[in-house]
Amino acid sequence: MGQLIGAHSALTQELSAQLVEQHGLTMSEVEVLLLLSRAPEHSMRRIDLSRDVRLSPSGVTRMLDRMEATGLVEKGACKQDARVSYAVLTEAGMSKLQEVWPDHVAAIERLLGERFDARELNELKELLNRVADQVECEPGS
Amino acid sequence: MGQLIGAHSALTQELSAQLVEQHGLTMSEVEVLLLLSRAPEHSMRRIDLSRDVRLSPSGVTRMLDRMEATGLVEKGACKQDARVSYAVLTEAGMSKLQEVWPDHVAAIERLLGERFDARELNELKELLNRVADQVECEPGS
DNA sequence: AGTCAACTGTTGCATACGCAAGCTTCTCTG
DNA sequence: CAGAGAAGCTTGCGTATGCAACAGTTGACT
Repeated sequence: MGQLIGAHSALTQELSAQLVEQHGLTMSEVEVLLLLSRAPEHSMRRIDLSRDVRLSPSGVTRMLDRMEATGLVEKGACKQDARVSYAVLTEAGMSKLQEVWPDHVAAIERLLGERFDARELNELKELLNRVADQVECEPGS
Repeated sequence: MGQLIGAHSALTQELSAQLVEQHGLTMSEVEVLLLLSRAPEHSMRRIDLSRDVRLSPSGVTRMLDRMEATGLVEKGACKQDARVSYAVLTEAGMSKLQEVWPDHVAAIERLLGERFDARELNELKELLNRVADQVECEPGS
């Protein structure tokens, strides 16, 4: 049964290393950029980000702190509910995503393409899609 | 493509939470117990553990420190090569593994059984096995 | 209106990990 | 056989993260 653990950590470690080395971003941060790019107004509530990237609320707070410091996102207020604050994608964040995303996809395809053919890839995708319903993976407008 | 990572990480977070809550062990620690239980003399070199559980050498040092503190493993010297030190499974460690492993396997099968039938499970295992092997054997880019 | 539970977000503390540097020991080469 | 370099391991430091506690806000129920 250990192959589950092994496959997960092997993939994420390899992809994360490349991402950090080439672009200075973690996978969670890229995921946030992608989610925001596809969201209306390029903005999401922090609590929703928390669910979608599977981080605790405090983890999201700190990740967005980092991303604000580098100018990738901004904070936005909510007029209807003073509790919530939005994460809003900046122009710089959008540019960064468009710079990073092709490399990231290429890395994934290189890793998986070395051992899987197209049919197996589709099988795998179909199986895993049932585990966690995820957004499609193209940056939004 | 992000669903590959997302699905795995959703599963492993769930499994890890159960493991920590019910038995006070991380998945890496369980993996170490399992590897040692299958190894000759119930012992392995730290460097080999490092590769098998995909942790850095320093990560292994600290994990084994924790496991020694709770009596699950012991340190062993190597007479032929004074550089290497072994991690050796104790009786307590063996007992712990026998206590933990059935629960862990049951949790995995429960989580996956909710979504897959037996045939799909075998497909998935086969595919994931190759992910782990492939990345592990990479010469380094 | 008043109260209280639920929700959103942040902060203090603890933890697990990686990387770079260092130490010791081994091995290989000239 | 001496020195260089590799191998195994540990340590110092930085970082990403979770949990628990907290504060502010909202809404629901009395």
